[in-house]
Amino acid sequence: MSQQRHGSTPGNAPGDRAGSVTAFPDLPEATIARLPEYLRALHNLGEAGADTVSSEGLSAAAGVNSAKLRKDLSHLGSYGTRGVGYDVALLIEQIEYVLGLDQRRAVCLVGLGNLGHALAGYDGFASRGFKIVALFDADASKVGEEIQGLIVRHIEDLGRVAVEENIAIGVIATPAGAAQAVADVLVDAGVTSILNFAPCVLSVPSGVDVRKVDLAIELQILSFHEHRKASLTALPGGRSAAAAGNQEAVGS
Amino acid sequence: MSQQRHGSTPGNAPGDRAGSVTAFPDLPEATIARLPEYLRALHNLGEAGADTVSSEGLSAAAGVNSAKLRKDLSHLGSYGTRGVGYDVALLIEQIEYVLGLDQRRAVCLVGLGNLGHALAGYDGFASRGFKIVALFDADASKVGEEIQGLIVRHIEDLGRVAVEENIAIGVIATPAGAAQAVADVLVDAGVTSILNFAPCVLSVPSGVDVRKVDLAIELQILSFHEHRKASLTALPGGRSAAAAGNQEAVGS
DNA sequence: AGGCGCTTGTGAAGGCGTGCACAAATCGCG
DNA sequence: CGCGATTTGTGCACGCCTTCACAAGCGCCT
Ligand SMILES: NC(=O)c1ccc[n+]([C@@H]2O[C@H](COP(=O)([O-])OP(=O)(O)OC[C@H]3O[C@@H](n4cnc5c(N)ncnc54)[C@H](O)[C@@H]3O)[C@@H](O)[C@H]2O)c1
Ligand SMILES: NC(=O)c1ccc[n+]([C@@H]2O[C@H](COP(=O)([O-])OP(=O)(O)OC[C@H]3O[C@@H](n4cnc5c(N)ncnc54)[C@H](O)[C@@H]3O)[C@@H](O)[C@H]2O)c1
Repeated sequence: MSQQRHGSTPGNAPGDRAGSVTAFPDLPEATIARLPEYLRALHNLGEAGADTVSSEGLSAAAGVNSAKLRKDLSHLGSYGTRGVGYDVALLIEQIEYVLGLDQRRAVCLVGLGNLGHALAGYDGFASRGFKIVALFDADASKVGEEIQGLIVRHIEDLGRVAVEENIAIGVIATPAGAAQAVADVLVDAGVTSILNFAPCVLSVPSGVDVRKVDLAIELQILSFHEHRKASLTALPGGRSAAAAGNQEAVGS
Repeated sequence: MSQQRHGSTPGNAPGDRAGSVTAFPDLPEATIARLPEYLRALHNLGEAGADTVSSEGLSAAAGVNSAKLRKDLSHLGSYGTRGVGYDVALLIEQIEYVLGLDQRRAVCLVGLGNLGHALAGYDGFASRGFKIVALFDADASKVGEEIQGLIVRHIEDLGRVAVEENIAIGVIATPAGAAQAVADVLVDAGVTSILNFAPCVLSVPSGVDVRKVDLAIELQILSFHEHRKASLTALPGGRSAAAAGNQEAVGS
């Protein structure tokens, strides 16, 4: 995704000191994508009463290899105790800090159709470090509607509201044809992270991150494997099963 | 334990590709994940009136590197013409065949709450090779409800209906606590591909593919980059931007 | 026919990520 | 106080993926 010169690392001790804007250890992208999964598993374990957990236990709960887990965690410093494991509460705190979840981030949602309504009503946002602070749509008949305590505003107000509410993340749930225009509006308003549900490629200036969730793509990938599995069963003397029926994360 | 139905249409290759289509080129997983994106871009180009497209043009439309695109296509025995490019219609046909989209796959949806309703009403399924043929829920007050022309059935009927309708793919949109139980039911019914929207790890036998879509994880990854960007701007003499703000697919 | 420009397909190199295997570190107990 | 059991942190090797760079192929124009 991005990259900037690695030449000389600006002496950032991964030490600790959460206090302020210390530079970041540059974590591998693959590791970052797994941290949220570890976090979720840790919350489950914590609620179940566990004080500490071994890499073996946590990796099982998160569905990954234990060596991978240890290496991931080692990237953000040593917070484990050999012979014992990891302190659940401390590790939660650390991962939340690295992910920037210690401050609740303001999110806005654009496009309140079918999917937008579901997202607006999703409580998984609030419980995982985010708060939907504004809803926008271009359809006059939708503007003014109240959803989950928020009033749908016209997209023309996005620029002003984004600044007022300090919105950092925008979620696009409009048809594909409108998505690029919406992205442009978001970028102009200073939003630097976008989650896009519309099936299209967005073009944004550098410095803005875009992640895309495309349901049809997920299904088509599954369809490929169905196709492949079907053709294997038709083969003579085929091995009965593909060895690796593994959990596959969408991320990678 | 599972398996095989799939009666109709033995191995009919589309178009003319002569020869045994039975054996599959084993495509790199990364390539498979990109094929749907190429397919979408190709459909757009086709509707825009293009007959052929160069790797440069298609890769731009799909948001990837052109060399990567060419290598991906070469893996499936590409049909480009040097000096000209790729025939749009032919390439669509080829990719759809590889992904197994030439046969419309039957999908069932379990859990008709907030998200389930949105998914049931999504027309992106039908237009991309899938058909929702059944809806299931455990809540008696939901059973019997009609959504988009389908009646919500009780999950106890899943086993029977799955066989009747030849369902290959199941979508889970229940709370996390119920997801594993639902997955077990799906597997017992012979479903070999699962798309899971619940934030939890599913355990399934080998031979069954699971893909997971977790909205909160996507947001948390964005949050990390926000955090990192914020700490960079605080650095002395910081360059204004990271160079390549690229599109990131969730799959990844 | 021949030359020229354009585009594909691919060899090769480098980077990244994964997983093994083990040394180092810590705890509990005798 | 020392020893064994346990678990972390990591060096290393391997394989996958990406990217560059270029020869080979194709069509068009002269
Ligand atoms: N419904 C689903 O389950 C689902 C699943 C996956 C992906 N998607 C994708 O999500 C997007 C939304 O799907 P949907 O089913 O909710 O569609 P929808 O048509 O129900 O809703 C789209 C909403 O966007 C609004 N809109 C249109 N142009 C706008 C603009 N320029 N600015 C602001 N708002 C605008 C419309 O007024 C409408 O309210 C689509 O791109 C779709 O492909 C939907
Ligand atoms: N709403 C969203 O936008 C959203 C976004 C991302 C992820 N999710 C996840 O998707 C899942 C569903 O979310 P939701 O908001 O629709 O929840 P919801 O509570 O509105 O709906 C859940 C539905 O599942 C049904 N259900 C419960 N147990 C069942 C069982 N054993 N068998 C069959 N059906 C059962 C319930 O009756 C209910 O209809 C959750 O795991 C949630 O975390 C939701």
